[in-house]
Amino acid sequence: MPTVSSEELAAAAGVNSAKLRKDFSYLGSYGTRGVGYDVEYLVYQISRELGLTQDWPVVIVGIGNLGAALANYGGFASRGFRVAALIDADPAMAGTPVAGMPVQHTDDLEKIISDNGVSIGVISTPAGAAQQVCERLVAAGVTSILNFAPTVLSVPDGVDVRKVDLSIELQILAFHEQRKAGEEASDDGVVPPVAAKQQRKGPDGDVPAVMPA
Amino acid sequence: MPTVSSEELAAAAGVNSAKLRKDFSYLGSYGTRGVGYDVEYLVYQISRELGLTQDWPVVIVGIGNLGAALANYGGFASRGFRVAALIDADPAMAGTPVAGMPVQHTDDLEKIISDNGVSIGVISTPAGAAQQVCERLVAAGVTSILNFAPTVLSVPDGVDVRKVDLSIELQILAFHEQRKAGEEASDDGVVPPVAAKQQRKGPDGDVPAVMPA
DNA sequence: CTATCTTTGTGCACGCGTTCACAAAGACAT
DNA sequence: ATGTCTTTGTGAACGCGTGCACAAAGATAG
Repeated sequence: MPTVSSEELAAAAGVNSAKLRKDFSYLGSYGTRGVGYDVEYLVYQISRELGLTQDWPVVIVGIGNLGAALANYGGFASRGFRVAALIDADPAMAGTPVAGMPVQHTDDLEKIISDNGVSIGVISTPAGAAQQVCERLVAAGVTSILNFAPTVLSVPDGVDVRKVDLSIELQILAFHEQRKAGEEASDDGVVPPVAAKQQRKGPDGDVPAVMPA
Repeated sequence: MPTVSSEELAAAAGVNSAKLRKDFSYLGSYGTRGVGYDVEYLVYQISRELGLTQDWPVVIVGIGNLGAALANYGGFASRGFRVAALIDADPAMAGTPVAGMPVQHTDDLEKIISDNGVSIGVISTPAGAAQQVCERLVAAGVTSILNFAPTVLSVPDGVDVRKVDLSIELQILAFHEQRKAGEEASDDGVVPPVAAKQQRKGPDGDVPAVMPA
């Protein structure tokens, strides 16, 4: 029986072994003292807890480049997701196969949701259409929404929304890149108030009018 | 002079006003007691600290659906990013305009990086090509990489990599969806400390350390 | 100039998550 | 059986980030 110790797993994941054991303990006592964790059993238990063993039908609304990329993304199936339908508002796209699946028109959205028992929807429409699509999804019974459109969606209580901003990660990289570049000048992250204030350009310095949203 | 108080900002952002003030204080003393923060000045200071005022040329390697979606993504320009080049290994794509910009061939990767002073690269190739592309980018001088390919890249010290897995957010939604469903049925199990913050994501998201692939 | 009012900037205390450290549990050898 | 050895599961201590509460600072009015 192949096993792993919390120590091995912790080293591999780069975390503290005690924390890992405590985390596992929330799922139950699946380890054997003096031996470790049965790999296969542990994988199954974690998979079950995370919902990987269930089948989650999802719909993708908005089949532009991003929607098509998502439809083709291989990582979904292996994590228990099944793309039940691709939906787009453009009548010209209806019937066009994307990732081996015909695109359906927005008119049929409610029926598709209902027929497939979909509770998770992915929105990859332009920003302008997102809120309206969101409302139709929710009205049709969707209770979790993954939003790729650059808008904050407003939803009733009980509906989960997660917003994915593709530029945020890039932003973080740029932030660290800036740190790397400016490290030789001021060592610490905390900039002394006086020094920082002195970096201000004149009252008429080139100041951007609006913070990018 | 238009101003905002920490109280107003905190209410809008849904956070504690003291925390917000303390956070701002790390950037310097930009507020005026009894008045608040000068909006324009504050925006500029935050923008500068985050690197939004700099121009970051980036290259996107792998112009499939995802690469095209990224090239068309409007959020980049407003955050200080400039797509310097689109690169693909397919000779048939060379010259094809995507997002108003001709796709260039991988052969010219090094020259493109060098000529444009690019230090940030985006990889949206298939998994099999990612590591090789990564190595060429690094050799050419790139020190930050945003990886959309479903592979873990190995890089030398001093190079930052951030991996974006489009299915992770979906995974999190499914996890909570499962919770919703199982909540009314059995409430006896121990509930692990998982906090779901709507439309907000930590640096690494609230994803468990260990997860089966 | 003094008084009053508003809001910042921050010392301090509290709470929560992480880590330490060890007793308990099981495997395995004798 | 009994003892030794390994590794889990967890109580307790620690440390860090968050939030409270207030003095300091500046605006504004009299």
